Amino acid sequence: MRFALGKHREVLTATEWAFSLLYVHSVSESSDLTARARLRDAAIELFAERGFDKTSVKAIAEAAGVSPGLVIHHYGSKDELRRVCDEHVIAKLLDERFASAEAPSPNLVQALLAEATSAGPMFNYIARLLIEPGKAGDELFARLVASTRQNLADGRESGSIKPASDPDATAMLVTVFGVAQFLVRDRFAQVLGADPFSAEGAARLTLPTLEIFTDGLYADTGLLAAARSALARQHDAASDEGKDEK
Amino acid sequence: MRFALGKHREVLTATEWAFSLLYVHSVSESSDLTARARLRDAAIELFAERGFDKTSVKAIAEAAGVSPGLVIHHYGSKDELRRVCDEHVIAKLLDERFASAEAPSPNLVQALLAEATSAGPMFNYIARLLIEPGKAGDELFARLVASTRQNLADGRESGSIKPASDPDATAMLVTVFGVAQFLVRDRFAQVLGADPFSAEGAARLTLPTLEIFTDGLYADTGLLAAARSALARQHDAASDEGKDEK
DNA sequence: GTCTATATAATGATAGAC
DNA sequence: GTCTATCATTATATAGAC
Repeated sequence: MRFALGKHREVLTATEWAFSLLYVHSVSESSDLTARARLRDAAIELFAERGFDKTSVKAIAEAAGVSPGLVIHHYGSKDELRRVCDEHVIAKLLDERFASAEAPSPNLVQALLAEATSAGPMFNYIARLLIEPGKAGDELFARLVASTRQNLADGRESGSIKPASDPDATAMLVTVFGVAQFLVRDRFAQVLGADPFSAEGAARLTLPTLEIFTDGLYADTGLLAAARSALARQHDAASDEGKDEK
Repeated sequence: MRFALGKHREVLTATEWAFSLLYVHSVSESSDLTARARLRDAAIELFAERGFDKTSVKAIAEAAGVSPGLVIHHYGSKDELRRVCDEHVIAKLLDERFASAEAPSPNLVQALLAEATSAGPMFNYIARLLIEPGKAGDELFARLVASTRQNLADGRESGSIKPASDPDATAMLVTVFGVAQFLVRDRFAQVLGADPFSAEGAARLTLPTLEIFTDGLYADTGLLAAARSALARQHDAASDEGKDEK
């Protein structure tokens, strides 16, 4: 069963966000596809696992059960194959994710988790996309930030999200906090003792995440106050300079 | 002038944390060093910039002004050179960072920023260490989490940090939120319009970061309450099962 | 310590048969 | 569409002269 997050609930905890972000099913079954599609799926899996550089054309061909020459025959070059893979993954991610707008479930985390385990290699592919330089990653990141910005704005309207002095910067921070968890997924798992995207790992992270993003981390409110007044002084100084120039 | 963060102030905002984490100076001046040291510094700079795979031995030799053969003569293999570079960067980072324990300055962020701009390639090297698989990155990440855990514990004792239901998981989340900013530094800069580690970028991020970590993000406290009661139910169920088995 | 010359392996890509 | 055979390039690493 599909499960979609309502717009105003999409950015909740970083864990949930990571899930909703990666709400996408595993790479399509490869048995009865054309060789061209099988090659693409094999490449996605290998790129996600080892990275682009460490994946040879030969390895992709072997995984798809064809000869190395056929890879180039179909895609022209390894770089073009990558482009197609990026495009395919992003399309699958964004289309499936942003197309639906059903009502949020009461047991959000659990429902997402039940589905998330099957997404396997997609997680790592997206992570690589966001880390490595490239146009595809640039666009994906920008879209994720924009989506978060909108979700936060909706949340503020409905009263579930607090106001922010700089909504754009806040949206970017929240986005980065969300994606961060799967950028360092393996090390996260090592320290936590469980994959953050397993049921066990996410169960462990849900409460700490909610604590941070509901109550905050700092008991001392002086830092925030100091930053506010420092910023105000800075603005005053800037407008004074403006006067002098005029 | 050196600037060190007092223990109980080390983990403040993600921006500050990123700075304190990377409180390290740029790679040593290469002019009057031995060829061996020059090669290491050149490798660090190139690995940070392009990554290990995309950096050839030949390029390292050229940057250091020697022949490619000399690289292998000194280090035996490219992999061993990497090991030495990892070790050197981490030693420089941790020794300089954890050795000092001076009092915190009133203008924490500004002072850090003034120094941080010179750290240049180190930032990217650390980021790569944390993202790519490898023993060096494993250890670094574990040490950063341990340091954050301790800092948070100190902060709770002094009343500046709020209590947490699961301090270990909280420490890991805070660590990841901190490092996240320079894992996606370039894309961050692209969307923000300024490098997050420049004075301009950090000034823009300080207030939003403090808002999130002081007041929280969610106006609705129901999510946290729901997670707490869900967890409590789970625990009850688990202890019931335990009874049955006995 | 440093260089040049070279060995060897692997990679991406091409050409042409079927 | 698919394969085999091969090319050209690049990479790491070695060997031996200076």
